Amino acid sequence: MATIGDVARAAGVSRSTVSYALSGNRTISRETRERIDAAIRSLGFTPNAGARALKTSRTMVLALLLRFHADEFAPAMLEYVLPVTDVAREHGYDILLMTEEDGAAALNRVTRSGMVDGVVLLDVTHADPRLAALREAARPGVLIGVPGDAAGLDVFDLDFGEAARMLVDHLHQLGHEDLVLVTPPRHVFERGGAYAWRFRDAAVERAARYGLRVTTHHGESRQPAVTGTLHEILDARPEATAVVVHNDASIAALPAVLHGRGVVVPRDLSVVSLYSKHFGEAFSLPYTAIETSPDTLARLALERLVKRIELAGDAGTPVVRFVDPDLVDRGSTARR
Amino acid sequence: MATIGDVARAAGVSRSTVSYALSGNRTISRETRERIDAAIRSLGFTPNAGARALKTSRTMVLALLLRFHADEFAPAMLEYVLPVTDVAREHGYDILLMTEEDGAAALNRVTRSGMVDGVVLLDVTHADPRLAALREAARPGVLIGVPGDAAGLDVFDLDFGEAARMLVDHLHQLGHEDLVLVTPPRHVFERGGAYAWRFRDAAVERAARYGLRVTTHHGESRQPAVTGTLHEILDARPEATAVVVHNDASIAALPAVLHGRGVVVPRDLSVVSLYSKHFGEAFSLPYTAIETSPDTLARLALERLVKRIELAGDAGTPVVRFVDPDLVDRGSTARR
DNA sequence: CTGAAAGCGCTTACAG
DNA sequence: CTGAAAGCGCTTACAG
Repeated sequence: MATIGDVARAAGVSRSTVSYALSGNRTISRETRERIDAAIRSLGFTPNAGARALKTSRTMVLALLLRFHADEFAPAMLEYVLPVTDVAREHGYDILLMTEEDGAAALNRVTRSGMVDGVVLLDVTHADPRLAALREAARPGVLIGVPGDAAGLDVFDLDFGEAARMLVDHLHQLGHEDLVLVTPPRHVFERGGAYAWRFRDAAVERAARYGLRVTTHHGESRQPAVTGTLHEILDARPEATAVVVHNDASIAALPAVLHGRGVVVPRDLSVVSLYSKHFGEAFSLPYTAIETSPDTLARLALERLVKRIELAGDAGTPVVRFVDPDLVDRGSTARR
Repeated sequence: MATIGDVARAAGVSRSTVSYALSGNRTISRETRERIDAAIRSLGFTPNAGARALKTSRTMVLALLLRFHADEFAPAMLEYVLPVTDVAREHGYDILLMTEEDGAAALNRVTRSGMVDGVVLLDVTHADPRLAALREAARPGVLIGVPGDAAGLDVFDLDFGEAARMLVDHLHQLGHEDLVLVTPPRHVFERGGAYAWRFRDAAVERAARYGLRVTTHHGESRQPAVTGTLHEILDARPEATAVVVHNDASIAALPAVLHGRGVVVPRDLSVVSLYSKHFGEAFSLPYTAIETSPDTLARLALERLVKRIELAGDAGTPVVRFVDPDLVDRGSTARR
């Protein structure tokens, strides 16, 4: 592969002149620049990334750390991976995708070896084992998902509490007094997925304020348990007039389950949920829902991270930012 | 961050000795090795990736090139991304995820800058614009998906022709004589997604051999077109006794569509399809199907690529490998 | 069993 | 407006 020396020779200039032409950090005469550009094109020269990183301590690569659990319902994951990658490219960064079980070790490895300029942590949990590694790391990071202790870290997430309140308000205004709430699976709570209890607690609290009855159940993440559990949940509280579903696998299975029971929405039952736009489209979900935008979250987080990298410490105090929920009414609720 | 010099100083040895201790390319006395190990641990030393790459011309990073189309049905994509990443790690490689629109440019950039040791091309089309770049590149690559001209390239894919024949045989043995085939959307054919016509052509040919009637239609990739088109397809050929679905979005929507029409499977209609194991689980699909294994494909492709990298040209002649389809009978077909 | 030195391909002060 | 030189952090032949 062509080196800067090859370009310099072909253009009849020094290597430093080629470097300055590349960076634009020096005024270069028009003829010289043209000879250099021609040489670069004809040689197909692209600066060696390793050499550049060695010299500048910048790689223009960001690590994206995923936690991928075998028991997880996967389709929603790509919703974050794609926008993170796209926004990174907009800023000139590539994405190193890390899916290792031991996220803290992966973070240490990639950060200590200087492979990346920063890291994005997805699916952050309450006591996330990656955070200690991140705090010690010589590279900045940004979280999507809220940890128990966010001290010193930039955090972005949907406002799940507000989302729950909006949905409960919506049902309350329609006169519903007996709700069923399907939460994420038990293992999400146990693992410390704070979004799960932020949503649940806010929903329960809001319902209590209005004097509504709420029956709470864990959904499942894999079939056939998803469908079976939904039936049990519906059987357990036949008086309920509305169901709030905060679980991708359950909401995806709900149309078939309700169809099988002869339940017509919203005539017999009102349904509200929370899911991402693309997810809803992929599964053709017809429900009134908080429609999340992983794209927005990814963009906010990435831009914050890029700022931290480029301002090297002068990016100000850490930010915890909750994105406003957006309710889309699809007519799956009716007045009681 | 700690450098090899810091480790050498702390251990009281030369930098080269530390390097040899790291690589194991030299016998080191036990005491020396212990001092070095202690220094590495206490300093949290990890060799600088850029420096190492500069010296060795190896980065231990692989590029994974995705084509992500806005009109595509996304859930299946992650099925490849995750196993590719996992298998890469098993072999000591990290994955650089590239989703740029201009795949050839991305390939050139990453390959000429020496950022990666090899590339994995996903979703390869008949006249894939990335192939010219790959053939010129100074790095090996491997394809998942079959191009029109595979000369000089390692190619892996499911045997879609055989998959189609197996499904048609299955229906023929049950006495079906009037089939409907739902193919991938029109734009997949136009884009050159060879798997689409390899499946369709084989199905049509096999049916003709048995004297079966086949009516072929394009499925859609996004709602609400998916559902609407499925209804049209079923309306257009009420005499058909079986349907073969080769389209993720359509098969995911089919249960609801059939339910809505009061069609009971397999009593009124036999259904067979082709989809990946995880996809089928996510959508709770109850159909007899060729169950693809992106994991297997990813592993075969990755191991081939790693071999090419590590044997540097001595990996033998290029391979085109079609993986055998695997039919899982879920009882969605009945005798006619 | 260990060390001193060269060199990978860049960038950037220093000098003119 | 341009060039010669140092140095980033490694690995590995060369030498002992």
